[in-house]
Amino acid sequence: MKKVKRTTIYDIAEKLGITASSVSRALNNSNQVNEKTKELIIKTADELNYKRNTLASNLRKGQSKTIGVVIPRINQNFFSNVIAGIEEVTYQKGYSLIICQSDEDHDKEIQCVNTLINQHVDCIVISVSADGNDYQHLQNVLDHGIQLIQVDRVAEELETLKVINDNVQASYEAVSHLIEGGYKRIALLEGPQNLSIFKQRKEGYLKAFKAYNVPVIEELIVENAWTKELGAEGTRKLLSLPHPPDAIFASTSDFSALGVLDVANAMGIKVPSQLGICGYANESFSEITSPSITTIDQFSVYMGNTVANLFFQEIGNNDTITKPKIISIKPELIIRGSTKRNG
Amino acid sequence: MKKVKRTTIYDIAEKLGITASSVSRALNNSNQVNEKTKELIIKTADELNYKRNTLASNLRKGQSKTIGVVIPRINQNFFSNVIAGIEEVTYQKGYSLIICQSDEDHDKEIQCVNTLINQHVDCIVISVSADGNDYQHLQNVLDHGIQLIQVDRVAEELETLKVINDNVQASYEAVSHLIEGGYKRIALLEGPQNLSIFKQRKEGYLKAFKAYNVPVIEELIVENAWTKELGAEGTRKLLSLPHPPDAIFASTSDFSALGVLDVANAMGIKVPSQLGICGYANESFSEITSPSITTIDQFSVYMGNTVANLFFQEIGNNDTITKPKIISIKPELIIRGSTKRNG
DNA sequence: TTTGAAATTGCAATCGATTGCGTGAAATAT
DNA sequence: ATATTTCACGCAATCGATTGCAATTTCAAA
Repeated sequence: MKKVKRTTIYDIAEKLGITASSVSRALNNSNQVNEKTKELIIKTADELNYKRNTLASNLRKGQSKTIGVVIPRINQNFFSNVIAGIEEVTYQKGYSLIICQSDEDHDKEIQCVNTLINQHVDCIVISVSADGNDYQHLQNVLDHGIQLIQVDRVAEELETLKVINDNVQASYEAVSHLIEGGYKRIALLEGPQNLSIFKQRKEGYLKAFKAYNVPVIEELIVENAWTKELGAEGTRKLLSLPHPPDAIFASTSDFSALGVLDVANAMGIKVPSQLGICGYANESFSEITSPSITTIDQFSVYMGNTVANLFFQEIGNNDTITKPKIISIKPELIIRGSTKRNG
Repeated sequence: MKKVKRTTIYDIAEKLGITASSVSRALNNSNQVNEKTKELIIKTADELNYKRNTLASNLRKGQSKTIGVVIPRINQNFFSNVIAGIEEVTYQKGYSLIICQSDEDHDKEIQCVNTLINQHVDCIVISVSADGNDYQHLQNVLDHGIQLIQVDRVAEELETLKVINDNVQASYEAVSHLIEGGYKRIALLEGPQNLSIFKQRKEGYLKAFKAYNVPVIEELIVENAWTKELGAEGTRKLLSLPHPPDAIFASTSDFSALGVLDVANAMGIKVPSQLGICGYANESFSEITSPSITTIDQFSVYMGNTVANLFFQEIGNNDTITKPKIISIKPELIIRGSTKRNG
């Protein structure tokens, strides 16, 4: 299994009594080689089971045709969809993907980024982890001349390409929907506010209140409730208030919303009549709970596509000044059983 | 953004008036360098924001510290869990992962594998796609001296390292459970039989019938029902038989089982009293349907861990003869509402 | 002070592919 | 038949890091 000598262009050259230059040119389909020699070279390459050494090629060319992706968790629906979306596009262009997960750990994120810089990737796509708000490592990416694209969870202060959701609008629509459905006391389960996405979702929540001229009730805003467990915990607290809410917007995720639903079911509170529930992210399970959960679809695969297309568009574009470009994708409110009062 | 000259060991060497050799040695923490020079070198490297060029390093060393993974779909729970499991282990060892998805397309799978060979990865981990049963490309991996580890969906005839589930046993237990629960006419939704995993699951199904001395009813076996839609379709057919089944084992996936459940609900057939349902894979949604679905947990993350550990164990092991090693992980039957007749 | 071993450092080749430049040969034009 | 392109291919440097071997320095023992 060890030390198998792989055939190189030199082996091919030697066999045919020519130079490696010609072999290289032939295999790159250069027109500086005679058609017949080219055919011959390609044929022998095939016979010898030649595989180009991408390392050598990339080293020489100073590019890697590789894109690095850093996301908090690979096995989380939203992120694996984004990756799939990126892959769809990059694969066709002959680019490879190197995937790293930061485990929501800022230090690991820094390490991942450094590894990718070492690998000389052509672009780094990142969705920042929830802890830490020091972005020196991202600045570093730019300093190394590597394209940086932030997706979904972005460090706003950094001027880079970004592909985001219009979180404010989505939240606004979700809460408006609740208000229009007649819910009066709408609680918010919010995520870590150092992540802009969660800040924006809160902003949308507040905006809806203002638009409908409804006063905000501070005690109905629960911090840091972004897992199923924390969502459940927050819900228990909310429902034991003297004036409990009649709807809960789990702005962090459907997992959180699922926690809400569980607690409601356990306490015998009827959804949606006594309690409306709205989640975020359109996880696959949200349509099969009972009742199914109203949520927001982020078009995650499409976001991935967009990221990849943005990259190819930018490298095609030889401007020295790359203007920071932000692509905002409008999410869609998906209304389901958990908020259909008069369904 | 373009053409940023990155600092190399030569830059560091020049600045300090020494050779690149020493710089390289220092940065690799060799003890062939004076402690003080080493410190100085490391300090300057840091100041100049030096990042090793992994391409050059790997080219020289003839290894890449990279593992390639080819799976049918990134955004499918089982696979993204396997990847996460692999990543957990490889990350610690300083290895990177290159991920490709074959989209269940045999040709794309071949291309993916070739790309990875070009990249000089140290190991390829693959779960073969559902179409095609020509495995020349995998043999090719071995011929190039690259470690090959097959996971879950394996080409049995190839003698490589394998990490699999004991599908026969799992199926056997699932069907036994149904039989013991008093179900008499147990249908099987089976997957493409060119994939050994599905063959094995069928085998376990048949084995249980034999063990309990129950005759197999051919008309209750439905081919190719491995998506939610196909599962639903198969179920409609089954339930419209003169003698419909009283239980369905969706051996392909929980998605398929979900299709069964949907149809049952739509037809007003009560689960589990009139119809028992058992799925496969323990997808996250399977515990939140109503009733929750009995299924089989494959310990997917752990399978990923196992794959990675197997790799490191094998490369540590300098035997020229690497014996094909197969690690079979015993899945666990998770009994839930959909089969609890007297619950 | 001399000698020998050990510790440092430098030299130069190497990994495999790419590419600018140059040269002879063939093809075309004059 | 000669001049001028064009074509095909070779030469050699290059990308950046590593490493065997040689050269030099250091230091201690004799």
